[in-house]
Amino acid sequence: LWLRPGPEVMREMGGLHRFATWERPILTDSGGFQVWSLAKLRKITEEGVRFNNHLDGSKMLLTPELSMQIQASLGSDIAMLFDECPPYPCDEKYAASSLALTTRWAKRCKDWITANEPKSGEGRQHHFGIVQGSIYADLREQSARELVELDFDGYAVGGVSVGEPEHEMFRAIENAVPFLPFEKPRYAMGLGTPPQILEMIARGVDMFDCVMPTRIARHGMAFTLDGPINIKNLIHAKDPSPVCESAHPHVAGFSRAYLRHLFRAGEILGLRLLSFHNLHFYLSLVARARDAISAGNFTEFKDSFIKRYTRSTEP
RNA sequence: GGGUAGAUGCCCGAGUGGCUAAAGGGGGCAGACUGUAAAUCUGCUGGCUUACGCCUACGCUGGUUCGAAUCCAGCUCUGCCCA
Repeated sequence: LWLRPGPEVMREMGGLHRFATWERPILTDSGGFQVWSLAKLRKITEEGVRFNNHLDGSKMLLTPELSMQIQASLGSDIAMLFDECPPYPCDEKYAASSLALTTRWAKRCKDWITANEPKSGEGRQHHFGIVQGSIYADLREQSARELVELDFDGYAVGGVSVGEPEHEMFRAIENAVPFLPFEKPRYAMGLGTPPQILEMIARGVDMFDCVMPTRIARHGMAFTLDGPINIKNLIHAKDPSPVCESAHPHVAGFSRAYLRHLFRAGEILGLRLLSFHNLHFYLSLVARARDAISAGNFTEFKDSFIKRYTRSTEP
C-alpha cells in the first residue's frame, strides 16, 4: 500500500477504512515478514531493511520508524512492530543476535509511538510487539519479558510457520505465552490449519491471521468438517452435494460438481466462492470455540472436531 | 481432371537416417500451499512390469538400409490453386 497506490492516495482517501470501505477492525503488518519471505531481495542492517521497489527498481530503506509512520497513516486499528523474522532452521547464535536487533527495533518503535501517537482516546491505534527467538525456549522467554517491559497493547508470537515442524511451532507458542500478560491479547502470527487454530487456543492464543484459507481456496482446496478437499479432483465431477454441510447459504446452494466445473473452466467465481467458504469456515470454527469456552467444554469440542477432521487422512 | 502442400501421441505442434516412447504447448490426473510480489508452483500423462526390460506407436501397403517418424514407390484422405 505504501508502494501502490502510495502515500498520496492513502492520505487523500483518509486511510484504509475509508479506502476499502471497511468499518471493522484492521490489522496491518510492519513489513517484517516480507523481509523474511523476500529474503533474496533485501539486506538487513542496524538502521533497517534495504530493498528494491519491485515496481520501479528504486532502492528503499524501511526502518522501524518508517514502518510505524506508514501504519499510522494507514489508520489501522492494530499496527505491528517492525521485527526481524529469522528463518528456520536457525542456530542459537543467529537467533540471539536477531532477537537483540528485534528488541532494539522494538524500542525505536516505542519511541516513535510515544513521540507521535496519542496515548488514549477512541479509535487510537494499538501496537503489538512480536516475540521472536526461533525454537529456543530461553530466547522466547527473554523476548516476551523485554517486550512486556516496553508495554504494548498486545503481544504476538512471530517467527512461526516459517517451515518448522508442527511440534516446534507449538513449542514456540508454549515457550512465549506464559510470559505474556493474561489481560492483553495474544496473537499467533501466520497460523494456521483448523486443528492448529484449536491447539493454539488451547495454549492460550486469542488472535490469528493467515493467508491459508484464501490462498488455498484460490488453488481449489476447501475446508470441510471432514478435512480439506481438492474441489478439482475427479471424484467431485458428478457430486451434487454442497462443499460442506456447514457452508454459508451463499455457497451451500452450489454443488461440488458445479464448483469443480468453475475451477476447471477458469471461472473466477470458483475462486471467490471457495475463498468465501473457507473464511466462513474459520469464522465459524472460532465462534464455536468461543461458545465452547463459555460453556466450559472447549477441550471436548477441540478433540471431537480434530478427530472428525483428521479421520479420513489418518490411518 | 491437373497442380501443390500436408497426414506425428487425447488435441495442437516440433522433429527430416541411429542420441526418438518422440521437443514444446494445450488438455487430463494428482500433489504442495501457514504474519499474501502466490487465480500460483511441482510431478505424472502409450501398454505390461517393483525394477531391469519387453511390446506397440509418427495415414495405409510395400521397398532401400546394419538401422526409418525421417529416404523411395504406390495407395487413401485433407487443405489450397487451376480447369
